[in-house]
Amino acid sequence: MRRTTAQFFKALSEEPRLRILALLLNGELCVCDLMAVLQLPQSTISRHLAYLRNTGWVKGRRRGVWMYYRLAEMETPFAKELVVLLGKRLRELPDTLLDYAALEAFRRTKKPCA
Amino acid sequence: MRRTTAQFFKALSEEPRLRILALLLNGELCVCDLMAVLQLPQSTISRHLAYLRNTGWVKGRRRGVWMYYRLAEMETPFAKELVVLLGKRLRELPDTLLDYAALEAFRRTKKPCA
DNA sequence: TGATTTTATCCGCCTATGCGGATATGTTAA
DNA sequence: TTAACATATCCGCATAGGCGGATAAAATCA
Repeated sequence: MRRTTAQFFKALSEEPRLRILALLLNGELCVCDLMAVLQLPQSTISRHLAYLRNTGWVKGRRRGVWMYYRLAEMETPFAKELVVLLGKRLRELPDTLLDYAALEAFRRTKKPCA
Repeated sequence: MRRTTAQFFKALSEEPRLRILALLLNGELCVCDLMAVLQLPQSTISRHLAYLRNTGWVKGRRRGVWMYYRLAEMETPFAKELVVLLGKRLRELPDTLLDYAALEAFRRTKKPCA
């Protein structure tokens, strides 16, 4: 995938991806966490994760059967600053607050995936 | 057009639109200036300008037959900061420098549209 | 090995939006 | 009013990428 500036922004142009990024702001999550919070089919989640991976926004780490995703460490000053700015923005969105609450609730219910 | 965060970023997900925004960083331009620099058909330029208008990135001002476009004044702190950050980024892109040079050249050749 | 679990990819379908030529609209000047 | 010009919109076509169910692949465990 061509890593242009336009592509980098395109990754931010769909709601489910912004929700995923917002959730990852607070640390690594596995796909099953994201499924529980976003309430979307697993294939949809994985597809968006692949897109975010291909555009350099997230990195995956396999831990046995589980895949944990986290925000990627950005390399350019521009990307670093954009992450900070985006983070500030996402944390104040109503959708994000609902998702954070849902994640909390899910964690109280189920033990962590690993 | 729904003014969501995702839509706002989607406006940044196509190269021609980034080029237009980069050119507007230095001030108002008319459609004919953009045509001369981007070397794209007039309908393509107008379409992208409409998209940028609808997503809140630019504002148009009619001056006789000509339409002048400029960056919109942003209202939220987030949008303001994003403009600053985007501006820094765009100004350093090779494509942008070429476009700036082309604009200079065009201005030396033709008198301003108005 | 075979069954189970988690995740990734494949598939067909659908919509948004890219493109650029053609046409419509708005403005000015003759 | 008509002609000329700048810009906006329309049109048909092409493609990226959305969706979610089905299937494949990877890892673990019995």
